[in-house]
Amino acid sequence: MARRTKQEADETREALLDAAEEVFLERGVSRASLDQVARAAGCTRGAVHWHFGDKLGLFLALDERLLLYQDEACQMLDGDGGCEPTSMPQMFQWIGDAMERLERDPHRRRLLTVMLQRCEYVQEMAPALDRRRNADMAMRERLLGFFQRAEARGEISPAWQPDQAARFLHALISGLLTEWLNSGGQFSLSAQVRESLGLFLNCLCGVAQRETAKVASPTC
Amino acid sequence: MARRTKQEADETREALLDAAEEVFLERGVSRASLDQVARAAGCTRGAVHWHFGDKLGLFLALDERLLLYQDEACQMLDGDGGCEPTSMPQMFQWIGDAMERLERDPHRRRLLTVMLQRCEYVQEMAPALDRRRNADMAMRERLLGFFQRAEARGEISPAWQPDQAARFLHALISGLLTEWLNSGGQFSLSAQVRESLGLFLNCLCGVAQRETAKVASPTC
DNA sequence: TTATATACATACGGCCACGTATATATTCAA
DNA sequence: TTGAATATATACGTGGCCGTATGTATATAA
Repeated sequence: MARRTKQEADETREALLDAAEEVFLERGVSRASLDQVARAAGCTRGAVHWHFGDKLGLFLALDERLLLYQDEACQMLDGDGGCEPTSMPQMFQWIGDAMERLERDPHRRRLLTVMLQRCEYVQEMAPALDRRRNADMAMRERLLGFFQRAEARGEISPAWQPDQAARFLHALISGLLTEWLNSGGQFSLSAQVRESLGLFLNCLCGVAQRETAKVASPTC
Repeated sequence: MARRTKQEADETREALLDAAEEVFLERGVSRASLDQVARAAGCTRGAVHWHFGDKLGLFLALDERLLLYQDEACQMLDGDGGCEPTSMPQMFQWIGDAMERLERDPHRRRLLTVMLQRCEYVQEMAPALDRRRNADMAMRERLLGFFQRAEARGEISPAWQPDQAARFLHALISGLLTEWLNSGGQFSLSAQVRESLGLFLNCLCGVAQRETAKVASPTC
């Protein structure tokens, strides 16, 4: 065929990414051929090479499409959008909401599965892994800052140091997410996260205040 | 060459598995060729095909080599070897010890990295994933049983249900392990696990008894 | 002692997927 | 209106890797 309009070209680009998502999920990144991806998108390998160069380019473009919950959390904890959480229960509520968004979006679910279980992070694939590593580190730092401020306000039980709490919480979330993906979505991620965070909150703040469930979801 | 003695044959088999471990780690399972594995072991593809049939056979044999900490934990919690843990701190101490064994054994570390980050669990590769899934489920069940007995003895704070505690603990451990592998061994897994389990223990049992660090490692 | 199974090495054939080159038909800018 | 850039499809060549077949020397059993 021939030159499409700019919009049509963007549409095939998106179709290719959608197709790559499905084919990568089913066959794994390395066993998936560019031809299979192209066919699934209703075109040929020519289109793939034009838009992404090679398979690595396609993979990295797909990776950029994935909104990391860690980045969302950083934005939230930085107060971008004028919605900085002030209380501990509010922040925990927000994390539960973020997991619910992730759980509800089959797009993100598939993409995350591809990135965590359908590719081999080696050599040129490393950038995608680095992105998640950096996002993890950034999130842990923001959590640390948040807990430090909370400690200054006297909201944290003296049994917990802020850095301990940050690492603990991060490991807990990432563990629940890993298991959720491993189980193939057997249980509800957000429900499990909310339960665990509720228990953690009681530990962290002392059993006195139990107001987790009563806080309404913030709009941002 | 020709027929080696039975022992020599076993040695080349082990050499092939060692080589596969390294090559898979560096290049990923799918990009690694059987020739590369064979050369690294000092022989040719003939030996690989003789001992393992094909790459899938090699991969599954390698997987069986990996001692899962989940299976270890099941044995411990079942009291196999006459060493059933009776107190909560003792059990937590044991988990820390298990993580230390894992951390110290570069063999297991590499293998675990291969299984979690260097292969795509799809189609025929699934058996290896299933093994870990089943081990996870089994471990969670044993933890549940243990916590139920502990609750009956009144060792658990009423804020925690046994099943909540089991899921929580399991997620925490698996999260720490995941992050440890992701970070490339930046921090000490066992130290981090011990710290987190100590904090968790205080939550679970109420802050009253703090005897975690004083219990000596059991010999089994 | 000898036949046979064993434990590999080597050789052969073939496919699949990839990259590149080229063809082609539009669109868009001038 | 026309040339050039664009957005693909098609064609071509090639290399890597795999499975299988076959060669072969030796351990081991009878």
